[in-house]
Amino acid sequence: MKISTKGRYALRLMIDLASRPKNEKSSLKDIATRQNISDKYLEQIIAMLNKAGYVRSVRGAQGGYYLSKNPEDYTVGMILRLTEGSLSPVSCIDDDAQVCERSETCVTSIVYKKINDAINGVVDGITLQDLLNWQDEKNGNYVI
Amino acid sequence: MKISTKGRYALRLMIDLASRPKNEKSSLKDIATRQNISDKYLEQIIAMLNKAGYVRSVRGAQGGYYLSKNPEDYTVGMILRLTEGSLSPVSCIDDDAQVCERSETCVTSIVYKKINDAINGVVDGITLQDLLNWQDEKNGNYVI
DNA sequence: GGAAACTATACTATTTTAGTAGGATATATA
DNA sequence: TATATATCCTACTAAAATAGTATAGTTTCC
Repeated sequence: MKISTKGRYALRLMIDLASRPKNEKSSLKDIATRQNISDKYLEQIIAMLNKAGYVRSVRGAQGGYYLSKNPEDYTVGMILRLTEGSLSPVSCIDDDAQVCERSETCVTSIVYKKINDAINGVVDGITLQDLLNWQDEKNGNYVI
Repeated sequence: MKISTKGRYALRLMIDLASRPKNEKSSLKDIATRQNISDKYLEQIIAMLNKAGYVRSVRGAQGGYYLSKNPEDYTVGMILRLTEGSLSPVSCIDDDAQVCERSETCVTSIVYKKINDAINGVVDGITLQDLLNWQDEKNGNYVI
């Protein structure tokens, strides 16, 4: 029942980029250094975010990555779901799940659906901008 | 971010026992047959429930297991937490977690705490009796 | 031209998951 | 008291997931 490093690093990566001035490029190496994460591993993670269009990349020297949209346009749910896959506690309640032969009588699925809704309710209600605001609060820069 | 078979089977096992007449013993073999789960694997799972005092066991011929308390005294959270361990999405927010060096500035932990609270809110609010009621509803035996 | 940076694919060690296997111990019943 | 039927206990294992490494290639700025 754990979120893997893939999702957790992706979230930190996106917060890192969101903390930068708009459209400023960050090289992967710099992000990896700031976040203290292996750059070769981050490479795989940012590739997913890039393919999904969440970040833009510029190749070559002085290249790097930047957010394609504003921080308020990304929810935590978008980022975790992209990198982790479905956040549902069991695969049988996913939309693309094959029909389970126990579905007629199964009541545990009701529990799992409630858990799923609760998780999605949280992660879809938090944007990168919220995280930036919390970061400011932690640093003592209180926002109104 | 998935609940493993251990927790899922434990839940089905407890529902199975709760569906039986009070204090009636069920042999592991019978439970395994009814639930269509490997009995040798269920053995390991029910051993945890037994050690925790959630079920009582009677050894020898005609022995078996039964619930030590009433269905309304077991929450889904108790059962899942016992068999799965902590349901938190990251280990760093657990009570027994060692202090993380990023905790000063980390804002993702706020997200994870909210997810954790949401999950616990669901699983601690559902008892085995609720599941029995839902089962009756599914079977067309509507309860008032 | 060369260095910096992204892209792509393959490989690997470790851990977790989902069981199996085999025997020891206890007890109801014949 | 013999025996069948249970629980109890420990060890083992195949497969998958996790968390990265490694290597080679492509693009572009200077």
